Amino acid sequence: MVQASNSDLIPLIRKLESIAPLSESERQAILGLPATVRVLEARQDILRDKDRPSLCCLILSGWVCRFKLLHEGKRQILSFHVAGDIPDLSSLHLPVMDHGLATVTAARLACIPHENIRDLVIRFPGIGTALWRDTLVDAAIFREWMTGIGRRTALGRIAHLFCEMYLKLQAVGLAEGYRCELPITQIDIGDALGLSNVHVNRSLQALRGRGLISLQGRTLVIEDWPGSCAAAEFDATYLHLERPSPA
Amino acid sequence: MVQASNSDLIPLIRKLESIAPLSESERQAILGLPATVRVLEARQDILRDKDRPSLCCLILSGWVCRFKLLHEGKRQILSFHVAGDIPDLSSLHLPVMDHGLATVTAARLACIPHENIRDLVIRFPGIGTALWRDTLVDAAIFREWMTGIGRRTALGRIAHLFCEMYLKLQAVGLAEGYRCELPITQIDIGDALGLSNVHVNRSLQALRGRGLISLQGRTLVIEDWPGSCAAAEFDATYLHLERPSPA
DNA sequence: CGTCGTATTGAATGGGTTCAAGTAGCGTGG
DNA sequence: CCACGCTACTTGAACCCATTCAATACGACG
Repeated sequence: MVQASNSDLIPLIRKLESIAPLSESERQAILGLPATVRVLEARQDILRDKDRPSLCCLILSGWVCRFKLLHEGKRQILSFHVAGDIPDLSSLHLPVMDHGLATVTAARLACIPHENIRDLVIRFPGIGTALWRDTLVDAAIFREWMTGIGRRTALGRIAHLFCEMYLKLQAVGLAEGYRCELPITQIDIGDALGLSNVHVNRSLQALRGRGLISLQGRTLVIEDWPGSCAAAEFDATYLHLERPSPA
Repeated sequence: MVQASNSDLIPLIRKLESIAPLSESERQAILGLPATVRVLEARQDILRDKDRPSLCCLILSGWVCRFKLLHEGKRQILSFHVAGDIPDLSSLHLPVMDHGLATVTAARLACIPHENIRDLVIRFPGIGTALWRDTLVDAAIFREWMTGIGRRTALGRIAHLFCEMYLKLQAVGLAEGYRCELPITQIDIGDALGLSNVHVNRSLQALRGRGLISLQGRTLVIEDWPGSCAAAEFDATYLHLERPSPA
C-alpha cells in the first residue's frame, strides 16, 4: 500500500469523459483525491458478499469481476471491469455488498474513502451526475446480459460479450483495430454467460470456423465485425458511449 | 390527461422512505412537483426502444414492465414495476432508451418533466441521493435476475420471482400475510425468466404440488415462506430494504 | 353462444450439460 | 535439462432439462 500519485487517477478521468464532459476544475478535483494503491495477484478476493466497505476501488490496471456464488460451487459472473472502472461504486449508497468482487488478472487498485467521494460530489454536483450516469450504464449492461442469457443462443451470447468488451476497452484506449487482450478463461466466459465450459469451447470453435473471430494466445481478434454483430444481434445503444461505435 | 393532485405523489414518498429517510421539507418539495396523470389500458406501450423522453413516469397504480425485443418475436422482460416506482428514471441521465416500457395491467401514471426533477435534486441533494440509491437497487435486482436465469432451475427461478415480488409489494403496503395480487400471465413469467410458457406451467404445478405456493385466481399465496426461500435460494439482501424481511 | 386469450396436457425434439478421458502449455525444482 | 504438476483446453458420448409443436380445455366478455 503506497500513496497514489496524481497520474494514477487519469484512467478515471478518461472513463468519466467517455460518458460525460468534465470542466478543468472538476478534473483537478478528481486528481486531488486521496487514494492508496493496492497491488493484487490474479484470482484474489477484493470484497465478499455481505461486506460493508468504507471505500471504493478504482481499477488502475488489470481485470476484475463481480460475481455471485450459489449452491454446489455454481458461480455467476455479473460483470467484467477494466482500468477506469469503479466496480464497487454502488457501495457509496448501498452499505451492504450483495455480491463479491475479485481480480481476474493481477491488478492495481486505487482505494478512495467514501467520505472523500461524498465531499467531491457535494462540491461538484456535475461529478456526482457523471458517477450516477456511470452506475446507470452499469445497469444497462446488466439488462443486456440478462437478455442474452435469457434469450440468445450460446454462440450469440459469446459473440455479444466480445463485441461489448471490445468497445469498452476501445473507449478507454485499451484496444483498436478490432483487436484486444482477453485475459479470461473459458470457464470465466461460461460463468458469465450461464454456460458450461465444454459448451463455451465448442461455441468458440464454431465462431472461429465461421471466420467471425480468432484467438491468438490471449489476444482476441474480431475478424468480421459486421458478421459478429449480426450473429450477436449486437446494438451498442445500451453502452451509452459519447462517441459512436465503429461501422 | 389531468393535473395530478398532491395525494397522487404519496406512493413515491412511501417508496423513497422505504429506501432512505426523508425530512419534512423534502416531503413537501416532492408533493409540490408538477405532474400530469396518464391513464392507460393493459398492454400499452409507454416508451419504445430508442425514444428520447423529456419526462419520467411515476406509477400510481397498476403494473408496468420493461423489456427488450429480439428476432422472431422473442421478448425478455427486464423488470416489473408497481405503485411508487419510476421505471424510466434512468432517462434523466441516459437520453436514449435502450429498452421498451409498457403496461401489464391498466395503470395510472404521473408524468413529471425532467427539468423539474433536476431542479428538485439541486435544491435537495438528499432526494438526489435517494433517487440514485433507487437506481442502484434496480441494478441489484437485475444482477439477481441474471444470476437466476443463468444458474437456477426453472422452479427456483419462479419461486425466487414470487418471493421478490411479495417483498416489493409488502414494502409499499400492497401485500401482507404472504398474499398478493399477481396480475401477470404465465407467458409474462416465461419472458421474464427466460422460459417457455409451457415449462412455466409445469413448474407452477410442481410448486403447488410441493405445497410451496397456491394461486387463487389472480392472487398469489406463498403457503410456505421458508420452503419457498429454500427452493429459490432466496436471500433478500439484494433488495436493500430499510426494514428487514419476514422470518 | 361464439370468440379470443390464457391455461393445460401429451409427445417429439434439441441445445446444452455432465461425465470422462486425453492433450497442450507453462512454471518450478531437482 | 527434463520430470513433475498444475491449469486450461479439447474431444467423445450419454443424458436431461427445457423447447417446440399440436391439440384441448377453460373462462371472461361482448
